[in-house]
Amino acid sequence: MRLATWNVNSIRTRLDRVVDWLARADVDVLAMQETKCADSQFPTLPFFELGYEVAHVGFNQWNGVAIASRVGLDDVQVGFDGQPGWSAKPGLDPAPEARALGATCAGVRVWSLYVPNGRTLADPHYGYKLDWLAALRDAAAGWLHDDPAAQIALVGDWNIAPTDEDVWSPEFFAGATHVSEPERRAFQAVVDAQFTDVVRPFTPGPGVYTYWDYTQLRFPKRQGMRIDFILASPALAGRVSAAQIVREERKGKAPSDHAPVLVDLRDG
DNA sequence: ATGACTTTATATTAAAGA
Repeated sequence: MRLATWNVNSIRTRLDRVVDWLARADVDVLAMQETKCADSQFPTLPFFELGYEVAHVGFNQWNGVAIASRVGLDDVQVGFDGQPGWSAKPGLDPAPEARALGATCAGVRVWSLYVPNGRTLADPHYGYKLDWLAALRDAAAGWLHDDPAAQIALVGDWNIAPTDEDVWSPEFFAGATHVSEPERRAFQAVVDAQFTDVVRPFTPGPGVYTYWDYTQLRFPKRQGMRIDFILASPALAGRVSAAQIVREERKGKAPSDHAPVLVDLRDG
């Protein structure tokens, strides 16, 4: 089975590219982030015509996560228990955001995740990001506690570069989000809860990234960040036979600023 | 070994992205 994750940066703008790649890449399950649309706007039919079921959650033009699967799509859950909400203005009650979607695909519990950006270290969004990650860790630890043999994949755009090797220039990002110690600790806490980065062993650095800013010729200059991850529970990690970051998909006309990341799983 | 930001919406600027 081939499982992939991709921040598509608008599914409506990227539909042709995403569908073309799905058809070519033999992907069984694709988790998408930043679909940037409401549920009613999601283009389900092209996926259906290729043999994929789709689950999506999107409330407006921001965020939005989806899972497309041709090997079953069961027990769809919008958001994880304890997922914090966001108040756009001080004093407003926090509202849920479309940043997490779970579904079971051929026995694998897949979570499509779009971790909050954080904006700047001084922004309330940064505290929201850390809270969100802590709540995700707690929820995921609970799933494994309930069933240590569970096959769980936490996949998506984590908006964190776990080490200095995961950014093209640590100096450039000094004082910015994505590289701060609290963010890195929050990511490590998920890893410590037994969710392993199963892509890195197959895509060693340095200079290996999943995201390149649209500005400043970052992609041709190979100046990127590694912020998209597939983390696997022990039972799932044992099935991984290969992994790729599909850099080709960042090339050409109207690409997303992220590349797809995928793993191949042995029968289990 | 690639291409000089991109997306969305109460739109002609603002907000968000990272």
